[in-house]
Amino acid sequence: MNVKHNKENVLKTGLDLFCHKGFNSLGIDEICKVTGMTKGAFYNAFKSKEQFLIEAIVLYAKNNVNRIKTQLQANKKDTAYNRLLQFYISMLEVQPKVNFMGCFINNIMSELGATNENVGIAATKAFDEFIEAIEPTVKEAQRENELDANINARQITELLHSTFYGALTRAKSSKDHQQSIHTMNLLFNNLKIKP
Amino acid sequence: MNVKHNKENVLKTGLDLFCHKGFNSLGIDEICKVTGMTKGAFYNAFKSKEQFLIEAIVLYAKNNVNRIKTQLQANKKDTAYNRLLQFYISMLEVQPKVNFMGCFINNIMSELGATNENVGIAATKAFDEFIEAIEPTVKEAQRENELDANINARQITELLHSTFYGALTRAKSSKDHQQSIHTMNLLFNNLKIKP
DNA sequence: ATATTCAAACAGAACGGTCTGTACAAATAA
DNA sequence: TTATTTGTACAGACCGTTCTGTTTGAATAT
Repeated sequence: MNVKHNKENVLKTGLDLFCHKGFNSLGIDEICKVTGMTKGAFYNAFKSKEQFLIEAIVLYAKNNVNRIKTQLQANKKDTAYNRLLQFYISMLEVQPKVNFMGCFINNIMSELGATNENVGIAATKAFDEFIEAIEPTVKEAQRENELDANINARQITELLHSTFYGALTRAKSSKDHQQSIHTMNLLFNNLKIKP
Repeated sequence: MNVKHNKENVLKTGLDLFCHKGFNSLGIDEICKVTGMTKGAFYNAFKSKEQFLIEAIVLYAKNNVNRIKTQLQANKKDTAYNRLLQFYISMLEVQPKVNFMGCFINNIMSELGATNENVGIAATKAFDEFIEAIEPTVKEAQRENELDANINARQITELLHSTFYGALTRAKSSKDHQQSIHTMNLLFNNLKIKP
């Protein structure tokens, strides 16, 4: 077996598996089988399955924050408001392609947040990072007079975040992202300052 | 042991346990221990753990729909808009008392929706019932001119629902319901027709 | 009223399978 | 050589489910 098993690669694969199967339904054996690792190598690299999950959460958070920042900073010719809306819509539009798996952090939070403190902490931190990555663009939209500058930017961001995650969960449940896209559009419409 | 083990009572207890521990973290042994049942009695009453969960979901949905209807129809002296807002706020306010467990349906959906079709169907049905229980009061608020009658009532209800569940998940994650209450207030403020 | 029958409810040990984590020897690197 | 990493087998716990035998209580027969 000539495959290099650096932690980053294994984590990437494990993260993908966790995304689709959750924590309890995914065994170490399967992770090893898919990555071509053996148990010895796995437990040499990771203290435990829990620790592996936590590192996967951190990796997911990092990737997601990067994606948020990249996507919100692309198309700068467009307004901040439009970039925000497009960002959320695109996250919903991708759902059919990923089997409506929703948000990994949300899923893990639901499965383990109540019983496993360390996992709960890692997941909460990830959530916070997402919100912080979005807030600057909300402020930008306020400066561009498309979102109400009298409302605290953080509050607006929290509202966008909550509605989006609710809509994402709804899409996951109903296996239909169109309704969720309508919901996000309706919210954005309502928040937009009428000229 | 003189306890009567009718299904309803066992389901009630099991539901409570599922709410706090999720599906995979709760074993049949624990259900039996808490209810004072034995395995024989359990498997005589229920086909499987999965079937037990599904019946618990149905029970939860029934209770919750009743609670929604009762709460939205109380205080009729208040406007429909205010009753809606108060309903959501009260659901968030109770979170500290239930250890920020969030919504049972949402949790189960996140844990099993992707891997277990039957559970997914039951959870989706529950979600739909909640929305249908709320929609009439949204229509009422439109008739009372506090919500925009030009927008489809179902769409507004979906928006309220999504934001609420997102906010609930956020409260669960951050162990802080105040931020979520702000979020719901902000949404309602924005939706209210300015006089 | 009393005895008999019988199906459903129940007890709880046992089973088969799965899981995480460990032991330890072999392989490799220093 | 000595230290580290890897491969594999396995320990030990756990879990959902099944199984066998027992209790129970109502229906039926005497």
